[in-house]
Amino acid sequence: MELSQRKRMILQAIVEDYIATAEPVGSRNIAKNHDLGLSAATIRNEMADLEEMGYLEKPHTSAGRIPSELGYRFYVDSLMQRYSLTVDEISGLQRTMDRKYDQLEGVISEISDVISKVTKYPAVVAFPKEKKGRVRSVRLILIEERMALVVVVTDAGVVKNRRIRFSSDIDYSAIDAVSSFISKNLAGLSAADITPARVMLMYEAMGEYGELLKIVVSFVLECLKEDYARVYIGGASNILNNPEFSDIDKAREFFSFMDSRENVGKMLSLMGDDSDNISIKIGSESGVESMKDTSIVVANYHVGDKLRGKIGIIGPTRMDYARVVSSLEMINDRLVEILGRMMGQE
Amino acid sequence: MELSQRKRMILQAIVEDYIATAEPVGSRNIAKNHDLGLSAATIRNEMADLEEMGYLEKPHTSAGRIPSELGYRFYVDSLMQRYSLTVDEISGLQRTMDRKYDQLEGVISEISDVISKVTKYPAVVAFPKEKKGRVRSVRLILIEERMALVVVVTDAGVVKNRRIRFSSDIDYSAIDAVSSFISKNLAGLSAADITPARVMLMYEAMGEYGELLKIVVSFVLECLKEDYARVYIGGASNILNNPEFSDIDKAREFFSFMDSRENVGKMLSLMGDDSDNISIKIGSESGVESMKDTSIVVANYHVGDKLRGKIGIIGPTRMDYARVVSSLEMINDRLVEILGRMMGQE
DNA sequence: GTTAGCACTCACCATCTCTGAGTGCTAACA
DNA sequence: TGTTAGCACTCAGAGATGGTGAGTGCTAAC
Repeated sequence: MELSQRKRMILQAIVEDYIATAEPVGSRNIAKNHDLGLSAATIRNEMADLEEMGYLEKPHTSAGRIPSELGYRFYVDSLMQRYSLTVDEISGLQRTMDRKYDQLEGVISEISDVISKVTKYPAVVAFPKEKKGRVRSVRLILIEERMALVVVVTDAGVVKNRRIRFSSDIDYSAIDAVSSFISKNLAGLSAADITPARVMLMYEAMGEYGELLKIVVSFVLECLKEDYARVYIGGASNILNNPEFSDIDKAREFFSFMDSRENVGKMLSLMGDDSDNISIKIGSESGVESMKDTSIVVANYHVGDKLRGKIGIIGPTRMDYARVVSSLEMINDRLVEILGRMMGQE
Repeated sequence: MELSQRKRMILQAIVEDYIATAEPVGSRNIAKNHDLGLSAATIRNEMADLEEMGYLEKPHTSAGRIPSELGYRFYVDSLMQRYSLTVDEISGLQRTMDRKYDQLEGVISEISDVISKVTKYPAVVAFPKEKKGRVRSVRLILIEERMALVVVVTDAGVVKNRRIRFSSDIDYSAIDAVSSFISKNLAGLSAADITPARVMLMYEAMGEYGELLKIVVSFVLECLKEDYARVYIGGASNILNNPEFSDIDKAREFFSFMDSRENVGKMLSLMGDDSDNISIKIGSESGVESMKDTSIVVANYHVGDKLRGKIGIIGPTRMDYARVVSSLEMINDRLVEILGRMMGQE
């Protein structure tokens, strides 16, 4: 059933008042504060309808109404006004983000602090995940006898390294030869391309350094396979500024969840990552039991086809969606810019 | 003034009861639960003395006594019994830590989860800091045109990498030459050794790749200088299991502090890092205003002279010190073992 | 269809009292 | 002289009580 224009206005007023005050909203207050040209009694009738239709609920008989999940959903989809950040907010943001980053890791981990500072909600950032990684380059660096460092650079620009040990003696020039042999043979390949047959061929060509090859290849495969997105969390304590978390049990539930980066990562991966749009999960929509009282707002960032990741915030369902969405969009744009520059795409 | 044997026993009983129950301890209870062969009245007299001496305090007239910071300090220094972990605890710990770690980063970040799981308190781990780093090896890896990866391996086994861009064209073999030239010239040097004069000499020898050299050298210097210890935090939500943090303001203070890794790092660096011993800061001893209601227990780990770092926990002043100390010792030993193996010192 | 009026509900707050754990002091005991 | 029993006193915390006010739903009039 369609909502009448009047019902929409009232619903919007209720959601916005509730977001602002965290207090159940009564008909009188709406009549007074928003001049809709309606009396409290009329609004009361409409509110009763809205409640029946599932958009509102009552904490108890003699309190005002609060939006239900459905109410928020409708608000977010159809009523929410675009919020424009103030000049101060924008310039503050620019200033914060306008520093020299030089490591991918650095940007990503600091961006979570930026987000939480701007939105006043806990922020989560997923480290970029490579779509379908291919090897760009593999290097071996001897660091002491029988111990080397393998550095793998992938398509997506992700760099990984690991220390390996092996049993055969090898000198500097030999390891360079091995290194470029491996690199040449693996360059451009995806995990699927590195078949046992191909490895076998390489193995035979390697002669005495076959053992070394095996270790390196298994590490490379691991790098390509890696799907686990690292997650950074910033400003988690911000959640405590919201009265819905002054109940210590609620707070504990939240922080326990956030303690596990794995949990958070899983939750993030449940959010759509298809589009340029911002996705919002309200309350139980996230499908995560212990987050049923929180909402999650996530933006996807990507640099060309290479990097892909998410930034977002977690807050109470009673969240300032309009403001959060605008802020996230803004930060996301800026982030993509920075990453793009870092990836050398000017 | 020396404490009589009897006062010591009573103080110990009070501290331990208070740690166990979080309730102020009354004379009657001590008389009943610990058979010291004394009546409640006698204990009362002694308690009055202990209070006068500063070891105990009263939340209010008709409550029992709780230990003051001085009381905890005396307990920790002189009364605390060694706690032996149970067989279950030990085997659980062994099992948790007995997995294949392969990146330094991985061990360090997971160890914080282990610590918090074992102790039930929030855990902090400082990523190893190099004492006085020297360059072991510098490598340049071309990843696309005019873009390379610099990998620096130091003495301490720390590996860092950064993407750099430069304006001159260079091919694979040339960059290898540049790479080994730089590496040879910097190997074994500390930050102090890399003087402008020396860099100038290298610069002249480099010819057209001088610009590249400058970028690389400045990154190397940064790697050597880096003093900032990364910090990992695990199980922060555990703090909420302690009744002293059911006050939301206390909780917020704690989490705000923990939100900033920098804060935590600074606090850790205030703890002594001289010895093999575990150091304990009780309440305001930490010198950090917002942590005045918490205690910090830290163990130093090191692998030879190379790696140096800290693991520890943060909890309420009413903390099970005995248990925490033993657990940390145990975990620390195990960690050193793992790191030692990883660093190839078998 | 809208609104004024009114009875009713109920969380919240302040106030009060009661209870019990704990203290300090005194006097008796070993 | 140190220890203990006894007792009056204190005070936080838990309930009980009642008043207040914001809010509702319903009815009747506009």
